Amino acid sequence: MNGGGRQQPGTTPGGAQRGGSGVPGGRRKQRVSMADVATLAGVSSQTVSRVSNGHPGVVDSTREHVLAAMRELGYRPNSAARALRYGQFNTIGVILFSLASTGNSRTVEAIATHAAAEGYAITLIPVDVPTQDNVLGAFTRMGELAVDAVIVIIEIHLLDAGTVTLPPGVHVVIVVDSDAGDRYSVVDTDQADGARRAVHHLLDLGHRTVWHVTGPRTSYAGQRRTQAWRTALEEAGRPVPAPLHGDWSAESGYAAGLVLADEPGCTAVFVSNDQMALGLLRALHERGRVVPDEISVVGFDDIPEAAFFIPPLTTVHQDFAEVGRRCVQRVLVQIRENQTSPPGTDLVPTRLVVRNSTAAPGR
Amino acid sequence: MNGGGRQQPGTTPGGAQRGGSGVPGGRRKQRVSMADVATLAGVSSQTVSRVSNGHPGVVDSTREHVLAAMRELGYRPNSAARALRYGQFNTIGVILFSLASTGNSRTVEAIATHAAAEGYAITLIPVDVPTQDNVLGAFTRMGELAVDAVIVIIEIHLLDAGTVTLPPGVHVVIVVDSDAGDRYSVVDTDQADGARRAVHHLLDLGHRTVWHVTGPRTSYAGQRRTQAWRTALEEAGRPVPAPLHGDWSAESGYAAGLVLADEPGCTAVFVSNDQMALGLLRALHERGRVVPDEISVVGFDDIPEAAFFIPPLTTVHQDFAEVGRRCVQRVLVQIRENQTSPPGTDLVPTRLVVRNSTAAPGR
DNA sequence: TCCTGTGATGTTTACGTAAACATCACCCCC
DNA sequence: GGGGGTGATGTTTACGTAAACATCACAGGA
Repeated sequence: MNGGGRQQPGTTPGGAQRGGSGVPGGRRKQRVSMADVATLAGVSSQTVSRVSNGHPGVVDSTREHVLAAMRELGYRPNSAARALRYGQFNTIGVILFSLASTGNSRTVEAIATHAAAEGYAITLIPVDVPTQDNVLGAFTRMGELAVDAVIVIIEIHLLDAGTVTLPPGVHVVIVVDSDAGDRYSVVDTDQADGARRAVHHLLDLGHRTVWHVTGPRTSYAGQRRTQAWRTALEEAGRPVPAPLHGDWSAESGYAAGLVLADEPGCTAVFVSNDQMALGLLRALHERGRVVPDEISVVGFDDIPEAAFFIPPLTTVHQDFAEVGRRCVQRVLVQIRENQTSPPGTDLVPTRLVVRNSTAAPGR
Repeated sequence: MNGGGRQQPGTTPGGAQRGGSGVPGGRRKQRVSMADVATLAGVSSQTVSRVSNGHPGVVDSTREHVLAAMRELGYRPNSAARALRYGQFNTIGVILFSLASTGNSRTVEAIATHAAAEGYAITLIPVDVPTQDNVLGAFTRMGELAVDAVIVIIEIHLLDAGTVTLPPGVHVVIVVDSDAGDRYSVVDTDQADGARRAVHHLLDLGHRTVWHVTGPRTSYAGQRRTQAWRTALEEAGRPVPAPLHGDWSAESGYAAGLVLADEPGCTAVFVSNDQMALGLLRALHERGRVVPDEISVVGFDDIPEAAFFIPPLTTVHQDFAEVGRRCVQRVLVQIRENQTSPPGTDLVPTRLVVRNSTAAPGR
């Protein structure tokens, strides 16, 4: 029993003051504990606990008293104590490289939304520069952090290097955009599927072959798209032009566009994301090449703006929300089924959204 | 002392197994506590604590033993217990409506980065639909959550209604995009400043007046931009055309563009964000209106893609990173200076980025 | 030689919660 | 009318950590 020296509860009317100006001196204890509520309500703290957690076996009148006391004192449970007691935090950590890309932020948003629906919060661990050290640092930090599981959204080549191992205590891990599927549980957009759709769409329109602007070398997703583009062409028996290298930015797409504008045989381009496609469209426009009459362009991602490019962009739609949903689902299954982390890759299909940037070649 | 039944430490070499497959049965206790380390190292748990926190007064040889034991067992401190002990979590909660907008995700990223640099993690609480109930729910949830402070990034009209009060225990609050500056500590981009720059740029070019596409009615930022646009025109003694209403989406900008394309006197438009400007550009292009020769367009935000619109967009640059930085800074000051929450608004200036979508009118 | 101070380490306790167990009153039924 | 539930509530304890206090050994000075 810790009887003494609270901050005289009960004398403060109503609670609910402004941000903190109402509690000038007493900063010692967190604020209001079950014991305080119990004292005011004239019951034991265990009864307060029962009310707080909605357990049965509390008589209505008692419950009312307790609830009234809670309201009066502004009681809110201490999640640290809860976490300590239960051994879990109801929190999922998300390690990610950047929120700047549409895909990442949409995925994170979906993760946060679905996690919230399941009573889990999301803790964000940004890794500014994806060096080995930083990633490792993030994992370490995460290990010390109040999380029950970790979702990693990152260009994961670094992980594959093998020197980075997840802390042994962090039982559950899901990785997006990686080939670590044999080691971890992976959820990803089916990059190859999307690229294939793009290429086939262009070939079906009658183009002889399809040029390509890649993502950055370090991106596994980018690699997969490029690989699938190559394979699709080869399987169709078409020549495979040398790809142009981009870095996801509109600027790199613009640079690629300047090159392709002067490429005589080029009638169709598959660009590895929509931002680069935007830059490429502008380059072609500046060079007087008409899309889609002279050159067809397909992007990847289907960002909301793609429908308003000039011309509206045909692109591969990624279902980021679904990726996020499955991440959370997998992670929760693993948490609940007691830390089994079955490796394996879960691929979310794509779909092609045909707009006005593609047409039959020649005329 | 809880001597019994660990998972026979010491037999596992080196630690660092795969995600959890190495720990099949033992789920009862979190994993390894100080007591375990202490037992293995043959010291008291307090000594382990001292080593763990880098306190002085531990002889080197002892420290070595403890560190070795930590490594062997893969010890990582339990943050719940730590938080309980210290009364704080080293975590900042972020309540937000959506990550979909560039601004929000960039701000959140900056917040996460700066917070991480200060040893704080970020917990995300998404509010899918910003109704009173949901926002209130988020606050409540946040109150129960393991956070020391809250940053709110949201269209805050709802808060202003007054019925939503922050939980009394959450001592520190920072709000972005709101007029709650008299009640809370607010950091925001100087919306009015940006809008003024846009309007003056166009007037300086010689346009008689400036048309306007607004953001959604519910957005305080949007309102401020619209208000400043109106004021700037009035102060310059120019006629104020009826604004067209948008909702931030490219689609709404497109719709506005279709209207303005047929508006005879319209030579200059200030669009409240870049996405809508994109849609507007496409509408004008479709209607054969040449930008900037016939109509000049200024956007707001300076998203990375804006430089690659057709034509490259003149727009107002927002420094989201700076907003995030100041949020964290303010919040930390408040946490450290012991829960004083001085109201007041901190405005981050904008700058105009002139590209090719604006020119003198007439010719 | 003994006393005192100092530095290393151990012991106790509290943080807030909730499971497990204990108690107590009351009611029903034989 | 007493025995055996049954349901409401109280008491004890543990979760992992770290501050506060206690102890202990040893060194240096009177």
